[in-house]
Amino acid sequence: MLSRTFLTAHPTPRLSDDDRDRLEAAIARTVEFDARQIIVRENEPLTQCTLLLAGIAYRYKDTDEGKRQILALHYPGDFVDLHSYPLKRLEHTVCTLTAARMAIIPHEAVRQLTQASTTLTELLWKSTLVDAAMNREWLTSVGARSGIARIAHLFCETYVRLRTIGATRGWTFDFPLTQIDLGDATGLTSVHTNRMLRKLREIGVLTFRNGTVSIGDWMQLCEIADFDDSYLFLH
Amino acid sequence: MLSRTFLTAHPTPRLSDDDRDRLEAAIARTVEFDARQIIVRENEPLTQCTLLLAGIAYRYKDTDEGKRQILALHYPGDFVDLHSYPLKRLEHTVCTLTAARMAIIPHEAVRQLTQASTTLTELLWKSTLVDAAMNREWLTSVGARSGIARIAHLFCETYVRLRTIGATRGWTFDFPLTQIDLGDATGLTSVHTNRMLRKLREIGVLTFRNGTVSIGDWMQLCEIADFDDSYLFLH
DNA sequence: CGACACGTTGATATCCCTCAAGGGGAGTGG
DNA sequence: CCACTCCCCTTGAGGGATATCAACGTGTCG
Repeated sequence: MLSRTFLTAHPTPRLSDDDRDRLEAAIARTVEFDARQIIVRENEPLTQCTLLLAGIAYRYKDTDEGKRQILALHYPGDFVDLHSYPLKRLEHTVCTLTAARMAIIPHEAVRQLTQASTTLTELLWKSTLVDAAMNREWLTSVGARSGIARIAHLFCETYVRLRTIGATRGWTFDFPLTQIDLGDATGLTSVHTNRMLRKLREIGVLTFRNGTVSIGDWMQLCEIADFDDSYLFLH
Repeated sequence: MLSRTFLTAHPTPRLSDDDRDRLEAAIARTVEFDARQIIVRENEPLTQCTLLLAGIAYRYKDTDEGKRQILALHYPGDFVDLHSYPLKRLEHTVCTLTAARMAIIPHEAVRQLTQASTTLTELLWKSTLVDAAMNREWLTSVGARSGIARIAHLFCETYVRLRTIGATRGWTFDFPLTQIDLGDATGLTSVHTNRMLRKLREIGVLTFRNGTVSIGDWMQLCEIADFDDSYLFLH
């Protein structure tokens, strides 16, 4: 059941057994990638989608002035580019952060899924829209929150998403981003990211060291972050 | 043909005559709204979608600290909340900017459209994903571009979108946002927005006065903005 | 005519960036 | 096994972009 983690991360609408089988059957093959490898290039014509089975991936965009904006982070169970099915190309790049295993689903198979089941269509469509809701939450963070709130918010989101798929151990989880990555995701420099991390550590709310996060005070972290998980559409 | 402007803004995939009729028939009724009126409240359960026929609408989110982030602007032909069909609620607010006319399409009718036609499904799905692509471009703007570039970028996007639906007159178009709105969309204060507008005016690139935009030098405006319209998926 | 919202500008403050330097860990090659 | 390199983390100092505060002008609407 390669699609099991996807269904964990997206419990509604609930699929019938037949639909689960259809989804599973749509997977053409699996592929392994090294860390920091490009999966999908900006604007290249696409004919398949990619479901992340293991590892972490991210999507980003570069600007004229050489700045990089990380648009999304992906954990096991996420489609990294299901939106390529209706769009036929992506306007950004998709990349692995760590070594990763991916399931490949041809666009043609997605089309057959949508023809076979309205519920499947809704589930797949919804998963692309939860992704968009995260884009908007990040936009709100970067546009309207302070540096420390942005960093705190990213950790809150990551904790909730990873817990959903069982990738946390108590208040601790692996999060192998560099401080440069964190900065590129939050619109801060790595230097300022470093200072915000120190602040969070000093007040005992969270420590981030060697790719491991340890949350000391979840309530206060949420407060600093202005975090409310309703945009993740888990309930 | 209430759906005509929608099809102009979303030319691909191209619908058959039957599908056009189906889409048109899905419209239950039309509604008029005053300016600055809330259309959809955050997290309220939804059973219908709203297609903007005339006027301008926007979507926004408020933060703890009382800041407002405008997430999207909508012009005639845009669904303002088609994503409510798979999501069942929205994590943000939808509001009119000007007086507006909307077409109402019940979720049940959308479901029937998706059952009736794969092409219609793709088109509707795609339109929600183009919306998401704009969310990501705004995220990139706010996270990685300077104040003047963000303002310039918003004008570039608006010009292209309005031209597509025939709402420009040469290099001029109506854009009845306040400078506070512009700031809320770009993550700037209205004071700083004002100074950026003055700068654009002084170098002869663009003037914005009394809700009317006049572009003086499109090429330079795009350069300042780091603008490339491929994320709008018009071609 | 008064109230109010928006636009404009100046002065000052602050958050965050840039530049710089040094330390530590991991990988590599001699 | 050690030296070397490279990348990342960390911290300090200074600067710049943008925010904040304040005041006044202008247009609109009841």
